[in-house]
Amino acid sequence: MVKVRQPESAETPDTRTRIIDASSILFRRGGYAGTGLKRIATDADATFGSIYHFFPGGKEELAAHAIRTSGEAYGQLVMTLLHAVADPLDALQHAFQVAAADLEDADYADACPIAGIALEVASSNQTLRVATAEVFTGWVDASTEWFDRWIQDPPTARQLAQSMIMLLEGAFLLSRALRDTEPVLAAGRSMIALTQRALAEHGR
Amino acid sequence: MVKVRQPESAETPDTRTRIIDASSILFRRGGYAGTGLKRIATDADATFGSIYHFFPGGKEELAAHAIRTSGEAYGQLVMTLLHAVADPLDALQHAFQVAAADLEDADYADACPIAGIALEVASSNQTLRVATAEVFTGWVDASTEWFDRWIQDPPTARQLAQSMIMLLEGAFLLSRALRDTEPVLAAGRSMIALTQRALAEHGR
DNA sequence: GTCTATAAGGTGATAGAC
DNA sequence: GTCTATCACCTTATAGAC
Repeated sequence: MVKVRQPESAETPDTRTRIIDASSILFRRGGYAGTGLKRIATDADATFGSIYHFFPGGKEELAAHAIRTSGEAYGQLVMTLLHAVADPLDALQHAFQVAAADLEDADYADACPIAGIALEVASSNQTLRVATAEVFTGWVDASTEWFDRWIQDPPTARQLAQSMIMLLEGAFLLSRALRDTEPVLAAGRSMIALTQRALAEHGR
Repeated sequence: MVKVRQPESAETPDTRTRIIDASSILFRRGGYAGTGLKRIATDADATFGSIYHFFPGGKEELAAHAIRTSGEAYGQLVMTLLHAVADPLDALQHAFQVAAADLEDADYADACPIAGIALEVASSNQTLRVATAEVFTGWVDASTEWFDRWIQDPPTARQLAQSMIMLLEGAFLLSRALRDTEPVLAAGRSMIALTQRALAEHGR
């Protein structure tokens, strides 16, 4: 990984970055309507006016940046997990097991950074809906590339990628509601079964 | 299906029922924090005071009833869809195709009645989190019974049931964000592949 | 059971001093 | 760029008349 520009100090990010980071966490936990700008300012160690200085479009513009930033970071995290293991079946098992362990460690608070807000804005805010759609599309595309390494048939690779994202999102939903890692682990087993079948039929 | 008690008139439900029905729709579309009690009263053709008359616990108590009522109704709808077709693979294809068509007809607004609120309250409201957890558990149990009809191995039947709910929820999330039925249809194909594999290994 | 008024506090947003 | 004061509005909740 190559970083072109590095912020002056890794210890203290600038105000704009702190605002985006704080709002990403708060939107993920409390949703869009449930998160106030005052709380964001407090958590980001910024003043209320700073938010409107950096994001003249107000709450909506800030949320769009938070969705894109946290969504991209989360996608890279998942892809890093998959690329960490050579065998595809082992990689999938590793990824879902790490997801389950992380979820439990975070006391079932932090899973997907944009799923909640995506459902919340899907029918009420076109700007933010498009932001979430672009993040999901990026995840599916990156995952499809990974499956393409093992699967010869492109439509099959794409369907596996979509199914992985959907199983993961559905599993996070159930695991968070039940406060139990079983759904995430079951999703991992199903994803492996699905991939085994595809490898047998369309493996390289 | 047997109905024990019928309300006096099917045309005009009582105030309490109208409040629950209206809030179910509004919570599904706007989330918990995003839906105001005044709007609920307006949509239910009820006065503001009626809400606190029937639900002294206020918004939280009302939301708990809305989650359980709409969750149970949606579960029965899905199970009715599955039981409508004799062959299990055909039944799954039918269920996912109907889900995709309904989603498009509703302009991608109405999918799962509790997914959004479940993510919203998972880490902030224990009472409502438990309500969503009980709904999900009911869905998984009912689906497991259905898979048990064709799968001899109980753990396999349960994992298929969990995966069906997770794929459906993940597909709704992606389809609503992208305003495209493709994810729901892809989820249906994956669910059929998963079931085919299980039937080959553990079929009755 | 229905309805209205009001309380007490939070919301997003803006203006303008420093 | 930072900070504070303020606006108009909306929120949940309660009290009490009818």
